[in-house]
Amino acid sequence: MSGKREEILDAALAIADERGLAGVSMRSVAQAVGVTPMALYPHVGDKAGLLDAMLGRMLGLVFQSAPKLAEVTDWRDRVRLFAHTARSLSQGHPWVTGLLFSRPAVTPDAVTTVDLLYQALLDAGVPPSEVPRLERLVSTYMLGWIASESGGRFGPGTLDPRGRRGQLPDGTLPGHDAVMPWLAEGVDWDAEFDADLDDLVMMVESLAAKARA
Amino acid sequence: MSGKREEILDAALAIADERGLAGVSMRSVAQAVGVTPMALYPHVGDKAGLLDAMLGRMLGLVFQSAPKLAEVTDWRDRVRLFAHTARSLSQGHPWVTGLLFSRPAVTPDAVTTVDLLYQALLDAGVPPSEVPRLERLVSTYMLGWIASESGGRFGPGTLDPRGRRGQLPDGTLPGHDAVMPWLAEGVDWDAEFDADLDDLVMMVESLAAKARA
DNA sequence: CTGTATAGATCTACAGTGTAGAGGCATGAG
DNA sequence: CTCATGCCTCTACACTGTAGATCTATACAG
Repeated sequence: MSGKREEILDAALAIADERGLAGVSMRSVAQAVGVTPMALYPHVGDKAGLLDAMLGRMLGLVFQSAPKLAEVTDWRDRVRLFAHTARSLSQGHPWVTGLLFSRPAVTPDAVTTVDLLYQALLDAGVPPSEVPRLERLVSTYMLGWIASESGGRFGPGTLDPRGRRGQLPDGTLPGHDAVMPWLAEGVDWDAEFDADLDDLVMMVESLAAKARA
Repeated sequence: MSGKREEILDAALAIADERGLAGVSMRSVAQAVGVTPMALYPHVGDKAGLLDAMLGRMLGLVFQSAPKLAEVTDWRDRVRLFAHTARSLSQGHPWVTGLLFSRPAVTPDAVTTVDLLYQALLDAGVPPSEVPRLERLVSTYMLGWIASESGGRFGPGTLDPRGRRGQLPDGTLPGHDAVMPWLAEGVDWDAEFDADLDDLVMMVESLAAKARA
């Protein structure tokens, strides 16, 4: 009955994947479906509605990995697997970045993924009163990372020390001077993401330990 | 000489503040300056260039608090003050959110603020090889928070437990069930931000301690 | 089979967008 | 006076989202 809606979303996702979010217009989507632009409105409501639905679809994809996630017994590995799933999904569909922070995630799928993190934190021994806040902390970091990575904040400009420092007189950036050798090295982003996750896991463990005492 | 450029940016920021990012068009900015749209191009290059310049201005404002920041001796308080400065700035100009993740921050001002965090982490005793990564971790969290807060991800829809759970059968959200009392309470976002910062500070301290051993 | 209701698609039109390209105009130099 | 230079304006184009009216094909009642 609403197969048409799915068809529209399929087309929109395909366009976003190959031409970016900017390529998603009512006209382009309509043409891909083989219909006039105005025919989309009864199905998705609005351009904003279309974008919301696209985001919902992506969150649904994360959610589909939930059964696999639930099987992982160690909460640390569960968090890590969840993070990697989300990251690799956003790498395949970089445009989600532009939608992630704009609307609260209220679809049933999104709630389910939040619940997975709740459970992981509870398994870790975090007191329930702290779980919602920590879930937001962890997921905010993950979203921030994902957005930075596919959005370009981690782009070359941020890294090249020569480019950054050339515009300022010497000695004004003592911090940069001190870490210069490691700035020049180049970054293994996969390793960095893992290291960050390890640190966050450690942080959660500390909080759980503190709560036990 | 490039006073015109500043005038244009002033106008663009004013429009963004009162009408949002969507209200910033070449035409609207030009009209505010009292000039035709095409006259902006020599000064800002592009619409993208205009937006970049606007983001640069905002980062410059954070930077202007650097002298004050440098005076704070305890690195923990320095990080906290920095975070609060950035947060309150974004609360006054919510539109920066839409720009934060899109382009690497390469303006001299941005580099200077990064350097402040480098120094704080070095003062904390973090090994220099880990400093760039940790700076990215901390600033990614901060950016994520800021973007979530002014972008609407922390909006009402995400919180109301009734709304979230009504769409799913009972028992499928064990995590939510466990933390329900605290979900229903409502969130003090100021306190949550502070608590998050405390946790991150603690994490940095742990890493520094581990490095010393 | 006919008449009609209904839901969906279509067509047209409007106000808005970024910006290419050509022309105008006032200033300062030779 | 002539010319060049730099900034500005004007026009035009292809595009955007979508309001409003119209058309059409299907389903059902008589």
